Amino acid sequence: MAINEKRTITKQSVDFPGWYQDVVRDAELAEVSEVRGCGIVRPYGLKIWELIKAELSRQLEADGVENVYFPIFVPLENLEAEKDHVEGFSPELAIVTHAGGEELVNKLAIRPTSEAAMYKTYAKWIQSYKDLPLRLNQWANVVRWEKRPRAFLRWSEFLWQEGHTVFASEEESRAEVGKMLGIYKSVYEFMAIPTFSGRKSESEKFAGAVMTLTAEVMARDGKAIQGATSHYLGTNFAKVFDVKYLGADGEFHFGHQNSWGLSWRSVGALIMVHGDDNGLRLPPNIAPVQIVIVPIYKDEEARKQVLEYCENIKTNFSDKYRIKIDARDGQTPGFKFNYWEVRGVPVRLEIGPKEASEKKLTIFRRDNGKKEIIELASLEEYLPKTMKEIHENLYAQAQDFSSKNINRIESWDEIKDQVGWFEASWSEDAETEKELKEKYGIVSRVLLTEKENAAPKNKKCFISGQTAKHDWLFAKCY
RNA sequence: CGGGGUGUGGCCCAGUUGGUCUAAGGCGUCUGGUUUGGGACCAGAAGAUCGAGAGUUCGAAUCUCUCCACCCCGACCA
Repeated sequence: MAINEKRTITKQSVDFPGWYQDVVRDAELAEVSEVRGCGIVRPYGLKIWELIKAELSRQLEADGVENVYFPIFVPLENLEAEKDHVEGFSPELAIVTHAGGEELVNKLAIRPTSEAAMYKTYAKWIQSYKDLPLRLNQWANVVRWEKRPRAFLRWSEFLWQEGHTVFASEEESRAEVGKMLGIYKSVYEFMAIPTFSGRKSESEKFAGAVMTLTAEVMARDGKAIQGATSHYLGTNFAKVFDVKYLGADGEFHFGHQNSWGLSWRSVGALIMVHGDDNGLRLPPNIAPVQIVIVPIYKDEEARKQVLEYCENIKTNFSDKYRIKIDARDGQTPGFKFNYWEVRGVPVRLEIGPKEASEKKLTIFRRDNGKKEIIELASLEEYLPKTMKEIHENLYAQAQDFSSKNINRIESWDEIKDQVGWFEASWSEDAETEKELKEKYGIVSRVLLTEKENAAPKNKKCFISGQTAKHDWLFAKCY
């Protein structure tokens, strides 16, 4: 490396995880902290999460879900109450053994998720069928001491929302599992990300759940990211925590429960779906800065003219867009162009004396790298149209990439050639999935909802040759 | 937990057959000046218990031992 060579982002094609880390750092989204596996999220990165959060919040509120907050600590005995649940989570628990200067008799777990924290209280709140449905959501941090952390996708501590609902009947409860997943899909669409949604296999479902629905996302290296999940818990937890109600029939019944969550892993998915070799590419909906104006001038006179022109534009559009003027002195336009491109700002306006005196603008689009010059007067019309186009273009690119990287395979021998995802007819036998994972590091990702009631294309399982049940999607994952 | 690697100013790092190392360079920062249409340049300045501890030695960033931390690959991952 030459002494003066500028630092560049690793190319995706060379080292995708390396590229990802470079983008996270160079776009100032986050950095590693001094605590193993925990990240420091910087203002720009957190703002993206907050914009995702705002959209989801809006939808949950519109749907009548109320927010609640429970403690970060969960009595360990509560967590241990549900057998599958504790088996799933105990390896990654952080446990508080000392507090207030003494050893605790009753150890406290830091919540890895809040089923065990909330449902004992739910049992108190629910007495009658009139108390149902109970639909609450919590925005919180949770801790899971994963062996292999990764920025945003798998940090030991992360922010998310977890919804916890109770219904009188299985029917209502199951209906909501799908409904919440639909909301998650729409939040991903808000980020211009297509998702593949449906049911998880028995071994991949949530620990303690009867059934898990997932929205899977394909990263640009062909791996899968679990974007959000929605679980039908049945009466598994209700029986443990005694969540029961007196029905109109005068009998006691256990409540049917769901839980559903989306975390800032979605920010990681966003980076991995839209990012390119120059850094981040953000869809306008969740771009902290949607429009950046770079003023260009040589002398003091031009500076004054150009800045005034820029300020006017900003004033006229700041009620509709998150807009920023990069008026830093001592930074060349070229530097600023690159600076904001790494950060994925969808639209850049370049304004110099030429534009200012001719009442024009040079517009650069981050999604396709194209520049054009337009009249100032047409900006009002141009912006909404362009923002929409950028969103649609990013979505279409992601859609196109995803569909090109899903192959149909019929036999075990074809697996070794797969780089992205593949679809195959599967027996759903746990042993075969284990074999697949051990040999190739590939797992079942999702049984698409539309395939749930369809006969498999091949009657025989691609692994075991036994009777296949459905056509599943398989992939390596983050 | 297995394999690999790295710890040196805020960041990236050179130096590791012991001795002009009184620790080099780049980025960034600060001062002044010239610049500004795709990552500007010149001059000057500040900033370092060389991960920690012990040891060997006349002398340790460099050698020995112990420990610690982090990163990457894998196993794990609702």
